[in-house]
Amino acid sequence: MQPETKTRLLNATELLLAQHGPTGASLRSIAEAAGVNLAAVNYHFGSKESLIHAVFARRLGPVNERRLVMLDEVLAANPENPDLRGILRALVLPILEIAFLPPSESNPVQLGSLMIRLYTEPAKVVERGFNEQMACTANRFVEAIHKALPHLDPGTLYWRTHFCVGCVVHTMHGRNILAALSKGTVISDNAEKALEQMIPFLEAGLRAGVTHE
Amino acid sequence: MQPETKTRLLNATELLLAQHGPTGASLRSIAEAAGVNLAAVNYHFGSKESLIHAVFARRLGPVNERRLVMLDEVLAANPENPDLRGILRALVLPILEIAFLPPSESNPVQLGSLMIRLYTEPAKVVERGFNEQMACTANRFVEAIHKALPHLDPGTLYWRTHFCVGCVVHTMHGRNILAALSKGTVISDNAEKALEQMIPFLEAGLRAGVTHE
DNA sequence: GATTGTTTCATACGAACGTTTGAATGCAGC
DNA sequence: GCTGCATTCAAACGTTCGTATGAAACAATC
Repeated sequence: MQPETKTRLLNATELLLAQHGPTGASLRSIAEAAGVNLAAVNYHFGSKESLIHAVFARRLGPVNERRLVMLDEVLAANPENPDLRGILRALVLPILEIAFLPPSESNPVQLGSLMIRLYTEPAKVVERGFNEQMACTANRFVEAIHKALPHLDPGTLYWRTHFCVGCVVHTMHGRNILAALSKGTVISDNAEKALEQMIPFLEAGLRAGVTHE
Repeated sequence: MQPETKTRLLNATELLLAQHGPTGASLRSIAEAAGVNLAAVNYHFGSKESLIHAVFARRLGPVNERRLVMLDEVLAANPENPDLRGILRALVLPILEIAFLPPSESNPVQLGSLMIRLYTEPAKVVERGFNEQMACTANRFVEAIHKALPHLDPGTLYWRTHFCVGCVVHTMHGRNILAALSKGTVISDNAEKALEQMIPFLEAGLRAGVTHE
């Protein structure tokens, strides 16, 4: 008996999920990559769907916890007029850090490619797992941004928050789109570098004058 | 003989590709949705892979053509100092217009959900099809933005262009993330409305002071 | 109206899928 | 060393997958 069987399965699932998506990653390929028997999947997780949900819970849970801790710190420092850059940092840093974590034994895949992959997956399997993890976190950040930019009407507030999320999600893309765009001169493999570029962009976008009528 | 068989197959493929991804959408479900015989797929397209490539070519080709026409107009008006908003409009409008085109007979699916879906698909089938369609267009826009913002160092230029693309892609997302975020108060189903919100955000982000060292 | 070429159809192929089963294995406590 | 429980294993289940086949249906030419 090795208590690591579940862990090995989760690791392998992450990898193959990121590479082939939920329908393309077969339980056989996952079991083989994990070095465990095929039946172990259903023994430990019950079904393929539950296995995928477990992958979510393991990764997204800690990220959102950390986001909210950082957000609370920013809000506590100045409850009436919170620092916008701090809010954005809380939103972006935790996810980018795990997205750009170098692959390793316990972290076998560029998590960014998994996240973005599953973020856009229409299968209900994935959508449900994702929403469970994200719902309340998103609302907290919209609230906080609204406190920092109280003059924004709600519609514009939601749109711009939405754009911010888009930047983050897109930056986590597994295939290195930025490298392709820049013909290899810019590599997005570092959370701090990405953050340094992203925060001013997002802040300026959020603060843009409301020019449309 | 009905010349529409290929068209019906392409339409159905779009729909099911958007809903279930390239591995999840089976040829049987596609053929059934199209109301044609299963063997018609291999008769008209040769293979599932070729069918998917045909979907790309049909949709992405016209969008990128239109983008470049609009970009050329902006550049022609002021070659030395092109209008940044015009450039952004050329990048965003053509894709948002087809992304938010209401579903119809000839346009059976919210194309946005297909685009975003395939944009993040790691399968080589899709990656190749996508890159073929996008490569040169992307470079033209980076060049143009650089002309409008010549003070930006190339690294920052690429990063910020990358963020712009992220906003666009994310806004095309099929599942209505914005509606969920705003608890139904904001719906992103209209290209003009989205554009009106997006352009000021992107422009401000691109123009943000370069504060990182 | 027979011929030719194109397109549809029902059907079948082997492979791979998610899941299940029941026997083998390892390891506690006694 | 035997018992009881947790885990692993090889094998098989029925289903669905992408693809291939050969006959039927159709259209157009002469």
